Amino acid sequence: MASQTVPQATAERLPLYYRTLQQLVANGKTRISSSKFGELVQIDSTTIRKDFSYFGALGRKGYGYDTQYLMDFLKKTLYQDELNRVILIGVGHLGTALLNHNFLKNNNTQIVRAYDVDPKKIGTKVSGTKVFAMDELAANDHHEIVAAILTVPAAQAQEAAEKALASGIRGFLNFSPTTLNLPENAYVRHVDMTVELQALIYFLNHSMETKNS
Amino acid sequence: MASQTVPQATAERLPLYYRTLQQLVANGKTRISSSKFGELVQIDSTTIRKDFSYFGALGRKGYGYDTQYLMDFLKKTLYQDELNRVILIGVGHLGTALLNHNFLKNNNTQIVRAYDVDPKKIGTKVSGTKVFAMDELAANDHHEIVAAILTVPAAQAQEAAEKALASGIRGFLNFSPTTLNLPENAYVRHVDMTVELQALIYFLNHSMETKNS
DNA sequence: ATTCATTTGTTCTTTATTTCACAATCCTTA
DNA sequence: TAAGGATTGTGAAATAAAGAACAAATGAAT
Ligand SMILES: NC(=O)c1ccc[n+]([C@@H]2O[C@H](COP(=O)([O-])OP(=O)(O)OC[C@H]3O[C@@H](n4cnc5c(N)ncnc54)[C@H](O)[C@@H]3O)[C@@H](O)[C@H]2O)c1
Ligand SMILES: NC(=O)c1ccc[n+]([C@@H]2O[C@H](COP(=O)([O-])OP(=O)(O)OC[C@H]3O[C@@H](n4cnc5c(N)ncnc54)[C@H](O)[C@@H]3O)[C@@H](O)[C@H]2O)c1
Repeated sequence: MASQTVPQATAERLPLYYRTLQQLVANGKTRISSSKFGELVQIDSTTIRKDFSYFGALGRKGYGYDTQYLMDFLKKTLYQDELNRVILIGVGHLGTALLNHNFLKNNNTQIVRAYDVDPKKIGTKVSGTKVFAMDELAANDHHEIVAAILTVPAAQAQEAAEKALASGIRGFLNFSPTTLNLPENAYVRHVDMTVELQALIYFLNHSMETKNS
Repeated sequence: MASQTVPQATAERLPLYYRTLQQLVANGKTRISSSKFGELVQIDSTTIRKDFSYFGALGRKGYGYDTQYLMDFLKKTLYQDELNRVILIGVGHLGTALLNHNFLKNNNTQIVRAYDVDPKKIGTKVSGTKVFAMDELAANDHHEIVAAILTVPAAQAQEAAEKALASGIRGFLNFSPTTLNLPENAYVRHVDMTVELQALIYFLNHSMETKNS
């Protein structure tokens, strides 16, 4: 199957391609060449053509790509043609911001439940999403939930992830600054803002050195 | 200089190494081997030794690495021995969460000012940080500011980045789901949660396929 | 002091990703 | 319908990153 031959680097670019195509279609563009598309996403046009080629011939020589067709193809490929249900654990500053955000609705992903340990938060609704106690997470059978968003303090992240895993969740988007230790069948993506900020500062300082020397 | 030979992939791992060493030192561990360290950060021990070797001989054969020494070394290498001042543009849900967060204090990085267009927010303080009007950003000389955190709506991100750039800021941590078009001397890191979530869903579905087939 | 176990630093190999270059193909227009 | 221009899809080459293997060096134990 395609899944075995699509490089990881390619797969990680697909969401960006998808979003950019959504914008093009919304703006009424019906066709685009790999070079124009490359300028938009700031990726070399060869890389884009090769990325698409892993899925077969999606374009037409001498013409380019049909935006609507390509968008629909990526929508299916990224499983965005069905609703993806996720939960959120840790309704603090960051968790509340995520609950208030609408990117989940725009992209066929929805936070269906939130969980916390704070009695003051349990039972309330944040932006329409109910907050439950952690016990209810452990008790539930979550086979229809694709992933858990972790926005708990670092010290509690491992414990929270294990509870979600025990309830049947295998996917994690971890915002805590800590490495999770989970079995092989779990899949974690780590959004680590401390790391990003430090990497930014490192590269800024080093690009200066390169220019001065 | 080292800056020209350190691979990008290595540089991006340094913040994770640094944070993990901080924890080890805090827990009283004085030494660690590359293999033990590798388990902690979930990276192959060879990769870790190779990463460190770009900076010279940081360990001792038959002994391992001195945690305090290595931590101090990375602290300097990552410019965490001096205060890094940043600004934040867009005091909305996400911006407020970031302002409330303390990761900036822990890591010698500080949001010194915030900017917004909303008259209701201008002049207020969020978690001790003053909110200014965008005009004041344009007027300022920001040579002592290393970076701007962008938490404005996607449609306003380019404009906000250009204003910051005009005031002398070259580094950007962009949380908006849009690609920024900036000159070469600017450096952008993109934290894109929509992309992360879609990539997570993609890999989850594909790891299932691999197992079933 | 000598032996032995440990662990680094590094060379060499393998794998992954990007980029080059161009024939094949399709659109467009006259 | 034929010619010319545009643009894809893809092998082959180049670059980057990760991993295996091991000699060299050190620490610890006796
Ligand atoms: N706020 C930010 O902007 C920001 C930025 C970067 C990283 N982070 C990380 O995101 C995480 C959350 O940050 P925050 O600022 O929202 O913190 P917060 O303290 O505001 O919120 C944490 C929430 O988790 C809940 N919680 C604590 N232990 C729990 C447990 N065992 N199970 C379930 N819920 C539990 C708390 O009741 C609280 O509601 C932290 O790991 C932080 O480092 C936050
Ligand atoms: N909230 C989240 O959890 C979340 C998650 C992922 C991505 N994002 C992205 O982060 C960005 C901010 O999200 P949010 O939920 O905080 O939105 P928000 O609407 O709550 O906040 C946006 C803020 O930016 C200000 N603003 C608008 N135009 C501006 C301009 N030209 N200059 C300066 N300030 C301006 C607004 O006044 C507002 O305070 C968006 O791009 C969003 O897609 C947010």
